[in-house]
Amino acid sequence: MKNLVEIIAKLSMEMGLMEEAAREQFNFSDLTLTQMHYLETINNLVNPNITELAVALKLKKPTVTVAVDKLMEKQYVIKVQSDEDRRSSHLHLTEKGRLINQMHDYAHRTIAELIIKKLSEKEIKTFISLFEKIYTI
Amino acid sequence: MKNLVEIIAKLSMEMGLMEEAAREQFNFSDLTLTQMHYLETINNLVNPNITELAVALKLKKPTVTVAVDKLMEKQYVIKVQSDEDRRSSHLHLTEKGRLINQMHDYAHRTIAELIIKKLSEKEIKTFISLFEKIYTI
DNA sequence: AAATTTAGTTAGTATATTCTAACTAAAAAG
DNA sequence: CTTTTTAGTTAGAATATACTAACTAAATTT
Repeated sequence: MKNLVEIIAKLSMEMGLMEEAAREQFNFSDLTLTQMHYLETINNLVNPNITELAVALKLKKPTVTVAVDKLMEKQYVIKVQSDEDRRSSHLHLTEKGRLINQMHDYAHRTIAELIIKKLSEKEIKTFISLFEKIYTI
Repeated sequence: MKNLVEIIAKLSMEMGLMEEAAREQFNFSDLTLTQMHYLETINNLVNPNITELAVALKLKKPTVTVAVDKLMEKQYVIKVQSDEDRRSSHLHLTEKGRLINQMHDYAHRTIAELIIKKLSEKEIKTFISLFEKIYTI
């Protein structure tokens, strides 16, 4: 157990570093940490409305309205009015906003490469099959 | 390779969720995202001075001075004047500041438990030995 | 020992982040 | 069909985050 926790800690650190390196590569320099967090959350929720985003971020709706306005100005997000409820809009990431996904992919590929470099074909297969066990409900 | 990247992505998502859950458990509600990031970085650098912290965060020194002042007011950080260079101070996390480490430990333990639940004794040993291979230079 | 560099601070400014209060307009309930 | 609820916005205020310019004081160079 202790060993396992140490491994997770190391892996977590490694992933953090890779994500940071990826962030530099993709140079979202016109975004603050908080704005990145908004984009991540919009992405994870898949086109939420303002209310859903506010709940997820644990912020008040006016706060989110203002923040999203800025992200729209900067062309990272667009609002698409809902057909079912005309008061409401769904938030979509623009092409530019979706770059955050490519950024994560980049980080993940880098880690995958690191693993591939260190393990044999057979070990990689074992590694994958162990994770498949972990990720079944 | 594709499988491996998917696994890393899943794991990364899982870890993110755990870290968030841990943050809720530890309830650093008087800290902003950015302030948490300062504490993380101070912790990683191990008692940096203002200049080193500014470099690591890619911010100007006056920005960091002001931010650290606030973290000191909130009792998360203390400054210890350097003996070698009396102009400079080392930043230390207080007891309260070091809680962020416990928070990470909590997240890592939760993931470790998740893994232990899904794997047999033998599989865990294999899992650990594979990671040991990955983490040797 | 004087000049320069370095570490950090203070002051002032601009923008970001968050809140509450008060509002509009659409949808749902009575 | 009137009342109430819900989705979101606008306005105004407080605090946070970041910058440049100008400074102090200690350390280093010349």
